[in-house]
Amino acid sequence: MPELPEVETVARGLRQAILGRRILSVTLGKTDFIDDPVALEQNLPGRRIEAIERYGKFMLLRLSAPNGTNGRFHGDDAKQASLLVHLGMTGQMAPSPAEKPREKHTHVCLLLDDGRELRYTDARRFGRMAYLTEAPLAEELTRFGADPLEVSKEEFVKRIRERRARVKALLLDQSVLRGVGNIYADESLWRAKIHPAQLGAKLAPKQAESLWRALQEILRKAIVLRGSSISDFLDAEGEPGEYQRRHRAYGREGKACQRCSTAIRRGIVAGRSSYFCPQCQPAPRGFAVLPLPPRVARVSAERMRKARRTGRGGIGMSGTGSRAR
DNA sequence: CTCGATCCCTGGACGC
DNA sequence: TGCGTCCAGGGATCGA
Repeated sequence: MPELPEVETVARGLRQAILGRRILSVTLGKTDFIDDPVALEQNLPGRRIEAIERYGKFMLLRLSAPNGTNGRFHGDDAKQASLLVHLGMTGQMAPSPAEKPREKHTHVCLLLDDGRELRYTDARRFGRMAYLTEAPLAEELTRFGADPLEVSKEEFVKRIRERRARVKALLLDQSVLRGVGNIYADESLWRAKIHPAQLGAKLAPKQAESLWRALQEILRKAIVLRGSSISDFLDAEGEPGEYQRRHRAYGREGKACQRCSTAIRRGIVAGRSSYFCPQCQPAPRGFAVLPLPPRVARVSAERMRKARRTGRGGIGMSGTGSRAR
């Protein structure tokens, strides 16, 4: 599930692998995730990949003006342009020898001038791809908020505290911050000891500052570790990331909080599964915790027994009871 | 302004 | 073993 650190990892890999290559031709499979497939087919060939940037969860392949085909391009299509790529949930982008058989769900192949293909695969097709000239691209990018790695503490605190929405919804809102998704939202909230359902406006300034710091530290560390691979994220070299080993909240329902040993719980916030420590991250009144699924509950109870026997686990049993009811 | 619901899509997990 | 059902989730959109 590519969020900022995963997209940054892919962008860096692609920069190493395909910068400066010229696109010779385009082959498309399913196209329902492409803004204008015909524009893509007609306008990519003949352009050189001059830069690769990350913008939130998007990658931006900056392309030269087309060469070679005199008079075939008109207006803005004769100038520099960009390929906008969003990996959605399951998107992968990587170069491959052109003769290598294409993997299932490969929907875009860009033949490069060194005999390789830049391939985009995406089983669920929640991604997005668009050929955009300068003006439409600029227009597109205005919809997004601050980069979480660049936003100042003051700006971040202001953006969070001026809103009455739940803090997790704000972290996920790409017009507030660009690039944060479910994993890094939960991880930074755990680190800052803030419950995801807390309202932005109800955070004390110190809490918002703490969240800003946690978010930056976590994103930077995750980039160093090349992102989180939960089910199927692979970088531009086809390698998984390592950050999933550092997760403290996300996906850890029923497992011990690494600060206080209380079982991590799950609830729905902003329509998304949200993981938190009920002890370290006090919930606002009326928040419904989901009951532990039977299987998780069994394993969790066993872990608590073992912790007590071995004298570890501290206040381990608190938080295993359900408040949902 | 903020919320939840619904849709998109497929593979994997789970229950029987 | 196999089959059906549910869930995962980023984003758009719509109605309350």
